[in-house]
Amino acid sequence: MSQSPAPNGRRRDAERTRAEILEVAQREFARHGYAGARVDEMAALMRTTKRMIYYYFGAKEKLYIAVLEKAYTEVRTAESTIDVQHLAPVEAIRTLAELTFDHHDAHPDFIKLVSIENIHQAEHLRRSEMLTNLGGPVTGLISQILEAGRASGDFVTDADAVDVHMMISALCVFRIANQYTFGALFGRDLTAPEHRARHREMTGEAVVAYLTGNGRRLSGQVKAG
Amino acid sequence: MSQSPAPNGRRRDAERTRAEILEVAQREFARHGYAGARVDEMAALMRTTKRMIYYYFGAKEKLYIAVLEKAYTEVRTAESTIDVQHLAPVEAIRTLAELTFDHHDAHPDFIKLVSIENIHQAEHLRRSEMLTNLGGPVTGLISQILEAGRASGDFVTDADAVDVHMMISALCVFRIANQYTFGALFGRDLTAPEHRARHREMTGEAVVAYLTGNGRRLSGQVKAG
DNA sequence: AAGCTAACGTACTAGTTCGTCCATTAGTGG
DNA sequence: CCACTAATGGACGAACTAGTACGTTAGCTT
Repeated sequence: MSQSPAPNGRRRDAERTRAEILEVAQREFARHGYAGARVDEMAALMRTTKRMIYYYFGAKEKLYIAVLEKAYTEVRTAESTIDVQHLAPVEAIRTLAELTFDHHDAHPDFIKLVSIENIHQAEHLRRSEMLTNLGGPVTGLISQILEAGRASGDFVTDADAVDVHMMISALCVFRIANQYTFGALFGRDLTAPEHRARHREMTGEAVVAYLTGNGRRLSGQVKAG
Repeated sequence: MSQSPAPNGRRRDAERTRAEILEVAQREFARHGYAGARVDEMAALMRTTKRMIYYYFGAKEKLYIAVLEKAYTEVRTAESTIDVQHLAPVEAIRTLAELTFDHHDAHPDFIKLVSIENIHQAEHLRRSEMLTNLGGPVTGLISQILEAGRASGDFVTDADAVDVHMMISALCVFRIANQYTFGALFGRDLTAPEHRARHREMTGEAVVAYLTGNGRRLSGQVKAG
């Protein structure tokens, strides 16, 4: 009796428990950093106990790596759904930039985990071979767009795919990763809804403007109107 | 006897001790984060003892705030030496971007401290009134450049000074802050000397290209050659 | 329905880490 | 030259925290 041990609402559910641990752990690590995160605090925030964390993950560090792997895998999944092949180069790269913007905007905890992992010089990420091969697809896609753009004459700047990815990431990551210090220093919450659309557009515009070469070559010669 | 207690080379030197504590603490915090940094480890890396850290700074958190204040003050000092008033708008903003690039490139520990402070939601920075007023000068400078650029017709994009500062910071910060995860995922060390000059140019170019408006307005119409 | 195992909980330990107590020395003012 | 204070050092303690030993229960299999 007590609770009905129904086949769908059963109380012993390894999958659910594992998932909840990962979820709570992600928040906790993202909020306090690796060393600052408390295993006991995680346990207090879950519907299970600390014992279960060690039952499923063995150690704080292994839990952290599992959280990292899950977060990165989600990004890869999101990126793999992108279809910009049918677009003209300029619109393709703009769309990619805006999709990256949207994904980062929707997953601030992921950005924070990346920041934390960088504090630790990516020592955990490097050890996980599941993660170290995640860069390929995106740069491959960008390469294709860049080639098409140079062939059509739209792109005149000679940056490579990795450079362009860095630029897109930089613009999309900063407003999330540095929102708090920036907010304190400049009195503007970069993640506030009233800035979102403008910053999204800025991101696409900046990348397109750079690639289509309005920089040194044309400065002072192109006028508006 | 033993050591000559000369007036210049004396062994009891509060200033020197304080300075060394701050220096070592900055490295330790930047490397391990706030919670991950160990006071005992700092002491081991100094020519004095842990007792002195508490004698001068009272607590780990106060030491951390002192480190933050010192690092931010150095940036402000660097920024205040910038003189771009005499340059044309396009060159002024490019120069500002490149100077920011150079400063960040030369002070990676500062970037890491900022990352760490963002993990903690800038709770320490916000409490220090010495720091919260540091944003004014830069945005003031950018405002002037933007006004001049619009007056001359060089700038057609309607971003404000804070937006432009965000963009410059994003491009300059990312390659330092995310160098480790980026390196592991894409096989490129963003801080390697062979990429430095190109990225510096990219940064200036991107900002100028964005402001001079080669984005949506002109895409597909401006061809190279 | 009995037994077996995966899933779970409690209470505890060993080690670490921030911070302090008390003693000592360098340098300076009278 | 003596006393007084700023500066320094070493050893210690109290609290916290990752990880574990041991016991219990749910639910499936046969």
